[in-house]
Amino acid sequence: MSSDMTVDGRQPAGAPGFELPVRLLLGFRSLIDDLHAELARQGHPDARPMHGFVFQAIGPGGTTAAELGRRLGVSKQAAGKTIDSLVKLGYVRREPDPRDQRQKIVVLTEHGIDALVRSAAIFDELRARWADILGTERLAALEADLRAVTGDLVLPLDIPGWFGGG
Amino acid sequence: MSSDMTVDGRQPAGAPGFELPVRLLLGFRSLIDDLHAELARQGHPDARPMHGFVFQAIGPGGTTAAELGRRLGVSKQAAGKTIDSLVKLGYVRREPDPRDQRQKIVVLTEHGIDALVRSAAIFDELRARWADILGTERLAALEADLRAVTGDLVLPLDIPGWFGGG
DNA sequence: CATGAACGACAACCTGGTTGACGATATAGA
DNA sequence: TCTATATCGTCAACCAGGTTGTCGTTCATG
Repeated sequence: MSSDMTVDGRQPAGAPGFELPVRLLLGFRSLIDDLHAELARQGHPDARPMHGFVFQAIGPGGTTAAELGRRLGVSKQAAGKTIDSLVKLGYVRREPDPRDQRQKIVVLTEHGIDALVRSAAIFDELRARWADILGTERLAALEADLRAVTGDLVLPLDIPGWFGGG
Repeated sequence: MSSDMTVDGRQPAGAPGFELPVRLLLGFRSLIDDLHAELARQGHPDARPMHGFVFQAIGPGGTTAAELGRRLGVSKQAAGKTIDSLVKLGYVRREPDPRDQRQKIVVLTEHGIDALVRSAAIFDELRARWADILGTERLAALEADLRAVTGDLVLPLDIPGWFGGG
């Protein structure tokens, strides 16, 4: 717990190790909170943090519930429930697939596309705000370093269960 | 969505804005996943990502349920439920407060303290692993930059509800 | 043409969050 | 001193999102 310990012969730790995850989560959270504050102002008060990831996973051509579940790392049933709620909010629509009558294709509505486009613009603006604080080069270094440590990991979307319970 | 756009006259964006939150979350998640993989090996297979934050919030002297809820940004009822599950897992214990019979003081058990101490050591080790990849200075810069953009924000623990639903 | 696999949906259940209500206790004021 | 007011912890009801298991339908394959 003390901040002046050394770690198996390497340099002094400098910062305690537990600060890193907290700052990463805090950074994520502040970006997402800012995004949704702005999104609410621009006609999307119902959007939730989850939705952006789901929209990305659906993609421009649409997908099926089972495929969406696979991309998000959750069960097809969970994906189905998420789709239900997005349908209720008017962000997506289920269309029958004429070539395979078992499956339905989930596509973004105009409202959903609008949210996606606005989100991209807002994220660019928020990134620019970070660039104003850190400088362009430091921000690029931060992104590069995060890429270096996270590699090509994919982001599972099972956050609630992952975080809390078994 | 294209990565060569410019943002209102500033430098070329370089990276699309939505990569930043994804990488931040990915970094957080990989640290926490590594922590819990190691924690499970060291006798704490039941520990969940949430618990570490709760342990920190309880602190060495213990707290009450209502105060814990305030620190974590959730209701006292939610804090009470979390305490219940922690008691069941043997991480904390409720003690009566002789000076105020309304409240009970929640304190870490030996098992809980063990988890906290081991977590701190593992986090230091994980940070050292990042330092091996990025270099000590780049890592320090990354931490400093995250501090600069997140400031003295406090981390609310209402993750499940925050992320997904109303 | 029969078999096996995949889709979407339904049901039951777990966790963790919320609000509202309640008895018990502490505290401040008339 | 007696009486409001506020806080603590708990209980109950509810919601969101996750899980597994099951099932009828439909496609694909041998």
